[in-house]
Amino acid sequence: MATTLTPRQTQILNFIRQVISSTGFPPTRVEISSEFGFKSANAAEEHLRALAKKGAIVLTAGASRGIRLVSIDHDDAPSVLSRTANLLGLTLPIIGRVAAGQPILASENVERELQLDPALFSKTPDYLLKVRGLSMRDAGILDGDLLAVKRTPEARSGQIVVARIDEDVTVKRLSQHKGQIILLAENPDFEHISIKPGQQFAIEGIAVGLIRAEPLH
Amino acid sequence: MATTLTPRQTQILNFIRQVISSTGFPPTRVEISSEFGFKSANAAEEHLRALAKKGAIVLTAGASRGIRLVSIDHDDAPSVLSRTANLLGLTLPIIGRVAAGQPILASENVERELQLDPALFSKTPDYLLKVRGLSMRDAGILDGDLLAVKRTPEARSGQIVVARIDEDVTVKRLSQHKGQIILLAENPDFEHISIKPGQQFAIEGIAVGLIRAEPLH
DNA sequence: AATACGACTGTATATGCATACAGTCTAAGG
DNA sequence: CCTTAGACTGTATGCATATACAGTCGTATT
Repeated sequence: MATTLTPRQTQILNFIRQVISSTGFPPTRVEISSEFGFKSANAAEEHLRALAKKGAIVLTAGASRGIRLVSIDHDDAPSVLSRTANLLGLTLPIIGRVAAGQPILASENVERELQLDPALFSKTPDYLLKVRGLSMRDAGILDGDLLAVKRTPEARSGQIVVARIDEDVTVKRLSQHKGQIILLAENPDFEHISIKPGQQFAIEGIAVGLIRAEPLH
Repeated sequence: MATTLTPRQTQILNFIRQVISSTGFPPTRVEISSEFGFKSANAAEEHLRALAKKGAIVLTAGASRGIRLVSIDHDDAPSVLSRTANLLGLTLPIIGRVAAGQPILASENVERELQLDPALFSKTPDYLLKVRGLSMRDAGILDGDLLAVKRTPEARSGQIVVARIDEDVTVKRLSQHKGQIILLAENPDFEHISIKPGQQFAIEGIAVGLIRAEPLH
């Protein structure tokens, strides 16, 4: 369904994004026309219709500036990113090594803080966890990567989660089969972890994104 | 400095936030009035004036829906260090598919823009390139990832680079041996590319970081 | 008691804006 | 050659909106 936009339509869409990001509200037809030098507002109108038809925006009939951006992801759910004018970003703590038994967000674990564009990830993360080791290598998660994590006590099978087993915090892929929970490593060199009765186990959050800040080599 | 808002003004402000977040654009005076049951749009007008005077919003004269939210320092007690009230300094374009022969940063290639904390990457990137394909899988770079790229015409052997061969732009690991340039794929399923004399070749930039915004699965 | 201010009602009015209809021009297919 | 789609110009129409001015009412201040 990913209808491709024409170059001109892409330019229009980017202009709309830029206006929203800098003023906090979408442009009018006339403003679009004046940006591109159109002598008729109808040119802008038609571009908006085309963009709406292709699903890049949603138009609200009758409303001035009634343009709404839509996230265009082919595989994802139809989530409409609320793009609040971000003068301020999201401030996320970077969690380094988690001391055994402590809550992840305990201030001793916070290495530093980072500002992020809230529109970056589909689900808003609560913190960035610095990944240790290569057990998730084949999922493209390497040592030192910052995993964007959303706090939640529940997760679906197949999701990559931050979990706590007894005292230790780990990143693995969750697998739930008839009550049996297994944490899968994405690297043949590592063993899967099955949760045995009596072990303390909790989902701390799910991975919603990743940042690799260190120079790639 | 932080003049306190009256309860009513807080309600109005929250309504504005809610409208922006759900529709993508701010409400009109009439819409505010109808939400709160005002029989005159002037009631909303005066609330907006008050909010603007107290710095909670910025009004754009003459523009419909010309309401812009302003960041207000939140009152939660954060870490020990005083937080720098920084707006995210860096605005990076996200480059989707690069049309053959075109400069990477041509506006047609820009899918959208993103704000990033300049302190995130060790070297400041110039743009984010959406990676296509799995040829760099074993370097932890997957399809759809956003590669943070710093523009530079030179690179060292071993670095991951954005290169242009004839008309096409590609991400590979650079290898230079006695004048012979090879672009290495990090995936046994893909072939290395050796540059033959006569081929147009250029380093477009080097990878300085990576962002995976799509939900991990 | 006088004044100020928040929170409105009521009435107007000039633009702001969305949007319809009628054409033109060009490039791409069938 | 004919048709269609994209990208416009030009002209209009009418509701949508911002915004000014004149009041009312109640609750604090001074």
